[in-house]
Amino acid sequence: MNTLSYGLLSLLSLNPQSGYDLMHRIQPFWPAKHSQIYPLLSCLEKEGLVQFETVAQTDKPDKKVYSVTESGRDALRKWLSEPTDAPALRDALMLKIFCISLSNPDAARALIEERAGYYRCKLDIFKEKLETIREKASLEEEDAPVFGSPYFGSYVLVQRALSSSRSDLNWCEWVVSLLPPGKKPETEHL
Amino acid sequence: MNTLSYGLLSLLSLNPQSGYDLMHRIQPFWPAKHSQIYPLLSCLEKEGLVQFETVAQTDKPDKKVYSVTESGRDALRKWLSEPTDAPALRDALMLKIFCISLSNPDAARALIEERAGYYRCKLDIFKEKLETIREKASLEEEDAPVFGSPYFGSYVLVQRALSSSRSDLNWCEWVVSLLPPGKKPETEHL
DNA sequence: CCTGACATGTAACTGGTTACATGATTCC
DNA sequence: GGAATCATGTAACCAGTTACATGTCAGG
Repeated sequence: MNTLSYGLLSLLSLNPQSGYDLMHRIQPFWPAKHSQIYPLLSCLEKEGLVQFETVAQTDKPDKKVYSVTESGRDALRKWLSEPTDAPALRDALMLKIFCISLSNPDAARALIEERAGYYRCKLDIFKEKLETIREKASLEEEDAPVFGSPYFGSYVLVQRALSSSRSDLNWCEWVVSLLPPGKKPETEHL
Repeated sequence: MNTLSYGLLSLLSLNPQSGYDLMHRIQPFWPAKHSQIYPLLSCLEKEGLVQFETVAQTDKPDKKVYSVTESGRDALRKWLSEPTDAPALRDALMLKIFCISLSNPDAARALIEERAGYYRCKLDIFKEKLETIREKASLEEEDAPVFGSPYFGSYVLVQRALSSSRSDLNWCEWVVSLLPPGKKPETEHL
């Protein structure tokens, strides 16, 4: 049992879903391709931690909907009580910044702006997700779901994603502000 | 040539150093063990991107000090101009939070507090690193090194590490504040 | 008819971790 | 003499990516 297996089990504890769904939902917290997920689900099924049901769909191809078993929930409870590994972040941009002085201000700006765009995009996605959760949990402005609510986990996770993206975007903008002014950008002509 | 190879090259462009040094310096941005780094350095040396010199030390064992070649610097310049992969974060705590409702408030608090401690520790480490850089670059309070200074990269990287740790720690404290009050902590008896 | 999203799988390969292996030097 | 840090390396294994492979269904 590796971390990804527990992650799949954890997501399934929220609601039964397909491998395809799991792949999309686990991505922001633990990147994984379908080629890794499908075999793990088969394995979890053999171990009796999950079970599945083939569901026919009329508008889309059929799917296998997985759900956790009682034995799976026991495994999760045990996992929750064990010490958590430190997070692992791998970011090529940080490595590029070590040798940024081999570059010039314009190339450096392009490098950071590319990433800033990525964080702006993430911000928009997570803002939408927050709205979806607020609606589902029928929350008033500024309210948070209480511990025990099925939305508590998703809510605190999306809030984290939002504050991380904001913090990272601010950093990008700060770095760009430190760069010496170079060639004027196209927008100046408008 | 994979990202880690470029990362090693990038660090070596700052100053010549040993595989052992590289391992420690690359960790915060790209986790890697010595068993992955040493073979890659041999490989980079065969490709002519780095060269090494065996340096005898009296107080410690001998070491191999690597440095980038002109060909290595060319490879770095080319790498800088290529699009950067999105960062990959893998965090088991986020996965645990999905099924936090299988737990109880006290266990949840312990889970988050463990991580909060981790971020507090990181914060202290990066604060010290910032001071070290400030001294080396002989910077006044609040000043930043200019683009082109050999300290520019390290400075913006440590500032990022600091703001990320602060943001993550704030999130942990916010989550704990949402948890219902459970058994009183030991400190209440003082 | 073709593209794109939905859906599931396997095989080959690369990246990364754990374990094995060795040895110098310092400090207790 | 033993533990801790410094220093380098290899081998076996596990995790993760890329490529191969197939098929359904909707919309242009």
